[in-house]
Amino acid sequence: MPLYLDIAVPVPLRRSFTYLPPAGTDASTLQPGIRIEVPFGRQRLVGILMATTRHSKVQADKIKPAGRLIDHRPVLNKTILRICCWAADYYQHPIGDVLHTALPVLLRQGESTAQMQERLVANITDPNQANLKRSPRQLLLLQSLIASTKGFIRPELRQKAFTNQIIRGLIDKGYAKWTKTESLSLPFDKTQVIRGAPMVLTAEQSSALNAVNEVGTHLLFGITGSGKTEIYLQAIERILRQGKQALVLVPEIGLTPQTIARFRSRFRVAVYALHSALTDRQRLAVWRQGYLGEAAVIIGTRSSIFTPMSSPGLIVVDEEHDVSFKQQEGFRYSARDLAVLRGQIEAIPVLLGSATPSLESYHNAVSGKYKLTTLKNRPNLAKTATYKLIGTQHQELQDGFSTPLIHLMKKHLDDGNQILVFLNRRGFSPVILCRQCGWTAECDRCDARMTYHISLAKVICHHCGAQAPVHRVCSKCGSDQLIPLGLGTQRLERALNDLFPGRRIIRIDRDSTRRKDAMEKIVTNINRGESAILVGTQLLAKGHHFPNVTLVAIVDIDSGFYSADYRAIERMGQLLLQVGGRAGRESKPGTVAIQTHFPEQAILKTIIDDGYSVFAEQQLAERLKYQLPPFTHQAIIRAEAINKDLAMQFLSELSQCTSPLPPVTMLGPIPSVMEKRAGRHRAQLLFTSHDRRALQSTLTQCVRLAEQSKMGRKVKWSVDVDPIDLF
DNA sequence: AGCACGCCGACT
DNA sequence: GTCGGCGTGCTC
Repeated sequence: MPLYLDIAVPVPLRRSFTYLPPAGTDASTLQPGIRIEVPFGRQRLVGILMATTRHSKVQADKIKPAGRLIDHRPVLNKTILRICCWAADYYQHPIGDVLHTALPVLLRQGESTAQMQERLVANITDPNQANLKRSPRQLLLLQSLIASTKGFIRPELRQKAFTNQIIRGLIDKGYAKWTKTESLSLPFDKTQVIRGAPMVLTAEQSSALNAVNEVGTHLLFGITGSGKTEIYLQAIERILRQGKQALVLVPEIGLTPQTIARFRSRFRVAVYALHSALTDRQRLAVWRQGYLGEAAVIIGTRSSIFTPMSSPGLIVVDEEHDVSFKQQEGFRYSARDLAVLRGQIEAIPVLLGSATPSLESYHNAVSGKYKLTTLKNRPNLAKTATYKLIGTQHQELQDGFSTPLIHLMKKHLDDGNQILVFLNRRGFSPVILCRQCGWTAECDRCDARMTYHISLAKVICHHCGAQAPVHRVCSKCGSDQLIPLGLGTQRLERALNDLFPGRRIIRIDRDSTRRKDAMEKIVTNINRGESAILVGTQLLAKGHHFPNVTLVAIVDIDSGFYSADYRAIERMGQLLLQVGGRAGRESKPGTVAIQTHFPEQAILKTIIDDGYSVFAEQQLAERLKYQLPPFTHQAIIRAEAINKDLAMQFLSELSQCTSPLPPVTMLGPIPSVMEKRAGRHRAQLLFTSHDRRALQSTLTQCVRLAEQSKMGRKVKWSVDVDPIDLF
């Protein structure tokens, strides 16, 4: 009976392909997860062996023999392969593309997993044969090379102070040469795990640490300042002592040099970070350290969940509520959810940590699916931030600032402290209006107004990036009565300059931190400590801690109440508590001042007075009442097209051909909330169900139709399972 | 996706 | 007469 290979190829097709083993293949080398070169149409691609089978439904004359086997050992181990297959199915995404995402770029391109190392070796065995009387340094190098037998790698040469010139000289004379050898690596040394002493834990922390050791998923729900990171560090330490590895996932914005430094200063063993500044080669190197077990700890963002570990011990997902764990395009996976799955497959603990857990995770913890560990206290009896609501209903605002807030800011500044002013909108003003004719600057490519950026004298569309110059007069009626309406961080910056002349004002948003390392420089500068006003967006609310800030002012919290998205309230609650945690230190407790038109609003009061758990319980009760996630499951099929009605037509066709399996309901198609964006007209079809299985089969049916649809070729469509926003 | 095949408009 | 536009079909 013939043996067939079931191979996934990197094409957007929701199936795998059948090949014959290349001639003369030993069946034992055909391990699932290895890469194989395959002919595919007119191309040659790097495929992944999924399985070997004895039967194939494909017509025998269509089946071609596969090409070269690239790997001896699978690049995708059983665990990662299982996660990928599960995810391809669950997220309705082509398997080839999923497997692609799971590998570093160079491995996708067929590079060897072996890391080659250049070594300088001697070309002759006797230094006396060399004519180097007039080159003493070259002679010394030659002697060292001969003595070393295996030669030296570049860092060793540098360390021994042999310059490139010396090396060149020796090579040119034919006495030495570069050779490429595979660099070998060994598992890290589990007897030498930490540097220095771990912090002494409180009783509460100790019991949390003991709890999270167990296999299973844990929600570590700890208020800001309760020492979650110390729990991670000590949980990791225990794992490392057993010779097992740890994977730490952090939000996109949280992977700062400080985070990495904190881990490196604790552990003596290899800590690797997968951050955006790495080259493809460096990424491959880190991947390889995980694969071979040389890395003890790997820290990275979303995509790091696919990094292999030869001896897995623990996965930590820090700030598990952060939306950056969900990929927002293409293969829309949730790294947090895949982490939970990975923990189950590898039978290791998964630690989801947050001061403001997502309602999904909180619900899973309360319902017993995850184990809940709570940290309610701050060690050192550090004080909690004090929250103050400032009602702005009957107030005259000065560029967004109420008189009580201005007084409060002045007081904190006069005490020599720093203050942080938070507004989640960059630019100067979100609207520019002609008072004469009512014209506003709008984006041609989006259904949105353009934001005025005063420093550039331009309006910029925050949805597609389009820019246009702003002139002194209205481009429609010629009037000079153009006025900026609404607030952005640039406007606050200017207002603060007027309100507090001579004070140092530092704006932190995507515009001011665009340059590489700009954020790091600003943060270091701020934490030197002189009195200053920091004004910024969401960027300020995440990742960084500012010990000298004693007042956080939230200029406008109300936008959270107006949003059409039911998750807006959840995010508002998270933001409110997260910003409170950014400020202050033991000796200088922080104050959070919140301006709102609704100071009597029950939700605000709950968050402030009763804390996140009460808020979360209430929100979950609402979600239950209205049958929203996590009490029901959602999936969206989105479509976009340049042609105005095409996206809607395509989804209509789909919805007409799809028969949702009970209890699945299908809503739409409806045009997206911002119908036009970046020149494309968008629409969506929403599926809701209590039953994941039924949702899954309905989606499979619908996706199959979409793939066969002729219109489907003209529109760009995608599937989003467990969407985190409905737009 | 990437590539070929095929059928219609403006060009050396 | 051809070059090339993108609609359509297929990839084991």
